Amino acid sequence: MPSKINSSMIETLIAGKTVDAVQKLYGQEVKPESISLQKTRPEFEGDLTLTVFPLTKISRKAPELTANEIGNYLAENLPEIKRFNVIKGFLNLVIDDNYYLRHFYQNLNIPNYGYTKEGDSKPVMVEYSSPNTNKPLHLGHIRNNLLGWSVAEILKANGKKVIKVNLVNDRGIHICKSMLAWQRWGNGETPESSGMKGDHLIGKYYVMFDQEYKKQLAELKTSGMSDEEAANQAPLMGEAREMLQKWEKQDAETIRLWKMMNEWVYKGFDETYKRLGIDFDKIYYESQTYLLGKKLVENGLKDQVLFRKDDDSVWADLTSDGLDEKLLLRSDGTSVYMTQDLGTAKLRYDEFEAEKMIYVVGNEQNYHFDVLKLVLKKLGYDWAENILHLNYGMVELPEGKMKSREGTVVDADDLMDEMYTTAKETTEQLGKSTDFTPGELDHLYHIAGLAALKYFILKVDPKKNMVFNPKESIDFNGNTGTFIQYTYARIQSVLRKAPPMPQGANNEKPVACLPKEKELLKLIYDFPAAVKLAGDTLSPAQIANYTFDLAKEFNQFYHDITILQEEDPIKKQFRIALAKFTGTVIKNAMHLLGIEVPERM
RNA sequence: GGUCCAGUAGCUCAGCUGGAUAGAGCAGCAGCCUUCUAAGCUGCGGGUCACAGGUUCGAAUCCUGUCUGGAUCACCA
Repeated sequence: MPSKINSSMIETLIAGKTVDAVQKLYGQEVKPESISLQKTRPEFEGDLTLTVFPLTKISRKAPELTANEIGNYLAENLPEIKRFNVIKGFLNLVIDDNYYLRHFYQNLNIPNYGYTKEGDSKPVMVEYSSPNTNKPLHLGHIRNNLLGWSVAEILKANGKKVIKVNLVNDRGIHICKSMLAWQRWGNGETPESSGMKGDHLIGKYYVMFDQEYKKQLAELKTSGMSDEEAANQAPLMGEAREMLQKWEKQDAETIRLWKMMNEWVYKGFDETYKRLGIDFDKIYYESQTYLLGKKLVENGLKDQVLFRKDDDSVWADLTSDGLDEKLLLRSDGTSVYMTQDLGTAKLRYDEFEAEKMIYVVGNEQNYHFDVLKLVLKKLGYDWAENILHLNYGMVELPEGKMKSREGTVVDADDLMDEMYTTAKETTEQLGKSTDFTPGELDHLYHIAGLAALKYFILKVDPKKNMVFNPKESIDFNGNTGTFIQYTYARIQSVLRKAPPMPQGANNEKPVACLPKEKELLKLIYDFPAAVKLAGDTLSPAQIANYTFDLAKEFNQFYHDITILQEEDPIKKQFRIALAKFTGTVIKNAMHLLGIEVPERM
């Protein structure tokens, strides 16, 4: 089925004229939005198809007749429509090649084609990544980072001012676990002394804590305790809780240890972000926002929108909204995840007054965001409406969820290493890049491997869970990032060999194009609409799928039709321009996915 | 148990604001490099769109129910 495009100019034009046609022919008012236009299926002649079934109620005539009447009206009143044919209730419209050609030459030399200039509306905030500082990044984080970064770029391309923010979860019981384990069993180990990346080193101690804690639980249970009793009384967990309290009381030694270990982690994260090609405009630290959150909670208590239980813990009652009671402060006074998120939201809103605050967070936290919005509203902040949880699906293994306990978590650094190696092996096998310098080769392996990885992740609808099979390496052929890169490199190769465009060549348009040429023209024409659709739906997958279609179409064109051997100079120049423009679109589209394109590969 | 999400080819995914005979890629098979990069192109095989009802001129798409899988309902984040 033909993919729907988000009303481009020509569609708006046709829909408008169709409204006129219905008015003239049948004397009734219809809304332009109700006009159903789609791309014509390839087996029929035409470019756009108007489905007239819904209009037959108004025309009170058979579908074919209605289609013909409207078709005649459009052909007479819209010079862009060259001819039409009718099959059942489908009105297939042939758009004049010149319409697309005009657009093509008008935009041919615009490097930012498809991007809208930044408007002066309020900014949009996009939060993504938001790692805990107790373990290294894994494949799930990669999806988060890529989605967040790409969505931000897509919004920019739609003319939005965007602020990319990261919220580092640098405090909480989870950090204390790593700290405790390091204190006990670390013997002063550092990234330098161990040769480990800081985030991996901390991760090691987090795992160690968990293992020891499990041992304690098992022992307590063999001595007759229930699960719950054991969990409450395991000494390690008690110590972790004590440490958290010390931390919140700003105990000097605890803070010192905390700072040191977090620094190790940040250094490790920075390396991974850099390699992934991800950046932020602003980084928030939970340790700096949770106090504001606590204050908000206290205010809520004063205003009696929150309540305190006998054990001193503080809660929000959300039962009237169909949810449960939600804990906001523990009985020992320390804060929880929700507490700091309240503070962070307030801080950000005060700082940017963003028209939208988009949180890129996994769908496992849907409930958290429902609660967050509700509590904020209870506290009297109407802007909570502007919070949008971009919830994406999990990355799963063929056998199910990744589990750190079973060691099935796919580490981000390892995966990027693998992609690099695969790119290297593939390139060497193909044996085409023999005249590259070592530096050029390194760069190629880097961007080719990353392209495969990024495209693999981003081509899937963010909302959906996706499957990654570690036993099969990510493909470089077919519907992949490297395929698209290859198409770009091919184009650049042609352009390097092409003669320079003569002066005034833009005025010499071909009279008519071949079908393959027209398909390319149409796809290029559609790019701005694809960017808009991706922006409206916050879905990089729209860009990925669009670009694949374009690359595939170009390769067919390239295969079937000669560019440089063409004897007619006008046709030859046109085809060179077509290749060039296709290259620009591929480059701009891939940029929105964070994928670099190579001049050669 | 409550709430939410998903189920499309052997595998990974498009298509889902209703439109024509449901599409790609991978994997399999068969072709195409003395011609602009074969990370490419062409062809073949492959489907009860989980199931059952309903709405409609028309349903993979909307509604209801069932089944299956997942998430969540923590003094974890």
